[in-house]
Amino acid sequence: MNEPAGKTTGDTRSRILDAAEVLFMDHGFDGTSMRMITSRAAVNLAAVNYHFGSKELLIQEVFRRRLTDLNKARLAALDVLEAEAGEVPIKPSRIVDAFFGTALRMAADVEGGGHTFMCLLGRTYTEPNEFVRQFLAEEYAECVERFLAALYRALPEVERKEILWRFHFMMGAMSYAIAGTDALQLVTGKFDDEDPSQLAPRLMSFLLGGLRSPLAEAGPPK
Amino acid sequence: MNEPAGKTTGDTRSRILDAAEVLFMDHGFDGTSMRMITSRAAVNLAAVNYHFGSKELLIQEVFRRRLTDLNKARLAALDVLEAEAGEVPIKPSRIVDAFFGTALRMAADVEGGGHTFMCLLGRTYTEPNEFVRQFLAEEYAECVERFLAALYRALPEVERKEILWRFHFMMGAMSYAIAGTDALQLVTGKFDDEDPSQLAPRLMSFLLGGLRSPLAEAGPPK
DNA sequence: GTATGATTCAAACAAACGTTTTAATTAATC
DNA sequence: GATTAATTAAAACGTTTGTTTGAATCATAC
Repeated sequence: MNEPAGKTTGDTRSRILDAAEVLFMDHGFDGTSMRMITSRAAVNLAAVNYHFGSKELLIQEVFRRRLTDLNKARLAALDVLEAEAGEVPIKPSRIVDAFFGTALRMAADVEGGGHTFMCLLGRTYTEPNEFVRQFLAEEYAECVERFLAALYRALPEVERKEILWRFHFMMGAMSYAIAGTDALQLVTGKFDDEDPSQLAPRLMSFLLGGLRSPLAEAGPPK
Repeated sequence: MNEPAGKTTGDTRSRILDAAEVLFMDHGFDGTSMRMITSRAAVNLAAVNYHFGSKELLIQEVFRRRLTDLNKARLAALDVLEAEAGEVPIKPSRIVDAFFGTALRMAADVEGGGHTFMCLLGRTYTEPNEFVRQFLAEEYAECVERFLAALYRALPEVERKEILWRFHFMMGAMSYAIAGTDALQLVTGKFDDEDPSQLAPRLMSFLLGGLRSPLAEAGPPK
């Protein structure tokens, strides 16, 4: 009557989402037409408007689908850390890993589309589309709030403003490391073995080094 | 007969370039139409095709115009360092400053459009438009080559592969710091005083911390 | 002043865009 | 099996896209 799984019912929706995810990542929102999406998903042109309402709402759903899980995983990791720690402060490196490491593990999932999505997310950070931006801000609000609070507690001697800056820098290094298409052919080509699993430890080390670096102005390195 | 300066002759070209630069930064290449450009520049619609040939060639010229100067300035700074040093190795922090500091100083120039361009450049790194990508790679080739060589010499004990990775990470942190539209409203709003001059010292400190951070695998911190 | 080349202009081009419409088809309910 | 709702299909909608055209305007040189 119906096929075993994942090919018939409600399948149109996910086929569209999967196709859109890849195409948005490759060509951006404006560079991806409805016809590109529906033809890649092998569905009718009208299907997107039927299932999602509009192109903008489709974009929103592409992000929501994965971002909810990602930020849940991040918060769950933070919950574990805080439960384990009790009253003693948490090591900053653990907090950084809960936030950035979780994202990196998602980005390492090539088969399931996690990698594609993280690339898309990374390029969206620098694409100031007002519509997407506001959506991202709302979707991230709670998660960022809690992680910043955790970092504030973990680094009570560092000015909060400085922590904000460094969190910002870490976001950038991670986004670019994942999504940066290596426009300058820096990494690509210079060494061919492109094992995605090599990225995470290297990036984490870099992020922590940056986080721990002595502050620029006024404060001596101590 | 003719106005004092910069308003009449050959002005159409630069008016188009200036308008395109801002619009590309705000809306991306596909999100910016010829009509948006020409109307902002207050020139006729056909002017772009007349002066540049096509939209793609206009994009190319928008980059070429500033990138040539930027990379010249970087190489000049490196020349000075190498001349001063003679045979003794150059401090990595000086090399990093010659590359990233030069870019940051360009980004600090808001009036002259340097800031706009650096934002555009930053968002382009994560926009894998094949056309622009290849152009950027060629435009950057010599500069990246020489700076990497300088870093290799300055850090002879560090594997070259690791230096490549860290250069890549630094590119990301800088791009995002400048171009990142702060999609998560991390920095914006959390502290209102948004003085662009505050960015450079903070970022440089972060970059150097990341660069000096102990390597992830196999190697003990020493 | 007239001729020449460069530039600007308004208008139009075909192609592609997101969306809507109406009919055909499928799935589920009675 | 008939009825109803959900989904898919093909075709068309009006706009907007990048580009081209041919005449009008400008500056310059003879």
